[in-house]
Amino acid sequence: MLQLVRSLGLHKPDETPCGQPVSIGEAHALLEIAREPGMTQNGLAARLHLEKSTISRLAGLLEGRGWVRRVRDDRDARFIRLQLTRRGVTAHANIAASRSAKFNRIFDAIPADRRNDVVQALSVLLEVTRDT
Amino acid sequence: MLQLVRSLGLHKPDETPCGQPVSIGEAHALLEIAREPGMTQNGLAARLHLEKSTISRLAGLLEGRGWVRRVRDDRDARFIRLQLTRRGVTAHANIAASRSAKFNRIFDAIPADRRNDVVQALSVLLEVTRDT
DNA sequence: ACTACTTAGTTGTATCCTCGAACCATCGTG
DNA sequence: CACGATGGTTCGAGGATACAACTAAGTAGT
Repeated sequence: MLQLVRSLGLHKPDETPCGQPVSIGEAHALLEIAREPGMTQNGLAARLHLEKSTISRLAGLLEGRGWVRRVRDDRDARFIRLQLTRRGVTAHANIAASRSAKFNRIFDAIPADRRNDVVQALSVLLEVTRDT
Repeated sequence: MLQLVRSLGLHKPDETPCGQPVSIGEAHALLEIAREPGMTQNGLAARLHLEKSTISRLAGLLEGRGWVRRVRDDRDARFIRLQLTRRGVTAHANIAASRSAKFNRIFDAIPADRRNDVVQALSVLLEVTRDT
């Protein structure tokens, strides 16, 4: 399992060789914001298992790239809601595409009769680890 | 898959809550040296997908902890062979134990009738990604 | 209302890990 | 013996993260 992680190259913050070089944290953030628009920074921190200070900086960075909009909540001005901008949406799409390209290469290397098993197993594993 | 990585908490360099706090790089290095004693630093760099400079420091760090011995090769004095010391072996054992404890918790959470599938799938996945 | 507690986010400081480039030592070859 | 290749080390820089101190905004108890 350790070896798997290493083989996948989760070391350097370049990770996805897409249009723009994106750190792993940014990619995950984009993914989560896309999945749940209007998410607060704290919520994102919880999802990513990161400190709120880290998220604050990360959000600022994404805002700086023009990928994310930070808007104060009307009801409760403490909250900052995160949304993808138009450019953010396309950026996320690009990243997702290059990611699936990468995984497709791996997937293709798996014997055809095992592919289903692997996918099933991973989703089981994900389910289990999600709430640990 | 991304989510899986995140769920496993591969973020902060504490990782394995064993006796001594060990960075993820150190843990992997220990694992590889244990697997193949007498490995050179360059060899380790290749295994871990890290720069030789990084390995140099890492090796120095492990040597500083008294876990690794660095010996010049007799035949070719350019090589430095890496070996675990006695303490290094026990340290590696501790880390491995805490790691499997962690994975056992995950494993236990997997429905019993799926466990075998998951293990099989992971080994297939590892095989495939190893040489990518 | 007033005060105290909680919550969301920001900023500052420190640490850790990594890379790239410049450098040294050693080996092999013509 | 000079030259290029190979293994390691050192130096400087950058990125990501945590923790702690701080501000701002809401909430609850009195």
